Amino acid sequence: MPKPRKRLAGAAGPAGPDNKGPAGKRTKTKNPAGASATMGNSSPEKTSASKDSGKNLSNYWLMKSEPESRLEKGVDVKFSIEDLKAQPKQTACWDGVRNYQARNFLRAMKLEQEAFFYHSNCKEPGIAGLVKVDVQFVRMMKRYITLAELKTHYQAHKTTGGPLKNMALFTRQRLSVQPLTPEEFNFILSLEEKEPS
DNA sequence: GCCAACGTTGGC
DNA sequence: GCCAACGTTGGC
Repeated sequence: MPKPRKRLAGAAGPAGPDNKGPAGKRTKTKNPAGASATMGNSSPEKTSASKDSGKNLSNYWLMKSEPESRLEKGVDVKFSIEDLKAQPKQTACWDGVRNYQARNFLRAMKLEQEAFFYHSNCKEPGIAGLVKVDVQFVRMMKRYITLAELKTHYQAHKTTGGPLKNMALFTRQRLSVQPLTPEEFNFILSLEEKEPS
């Protein structure tokens, strides 16, 4: 549960030193071994282009946020896609992500890239809409794509070799900001047109 | 609300 | 640098 901090007043800048917020306890970070080590791994290392010309890690992402109220150190972490829509410019800074890997992914995101906005830790978890990366609202999904439905496909794909066979939502359970392959992204978009299965 | 999974911390 | 204790995430 990364939480977006709604401070927007003109502050376009990507989250400055703002971590005292809700998520805040991060005083000691030592680390890194894992952090940088993991970065490159999920992508087939484009040998040449590792600069940001664009084809770094991934062009598609999934970001989790909690749509239901929950207090964490006295602060409500609720931030649904409706809350995002209600922001000025329908845009919010995304900070409060503590996990190293998730933070690295966040840094790797480029402005115009698209991400699914996923509702977690709630009655009916699932993908609610599309955003692009600052994070700005793009549109609602044509229908809510539930975790249960995604899981059904994931399980089938594990045996058939379908597009969701390695989806991070299931294989990297607690990662709140995660990359999607184009195949995963497109497959999930295609579900919008179908009956919920 | 429960609790499994898993990341993080810190003693040794 | 191992690993047990602890804290967090997030489905159910």
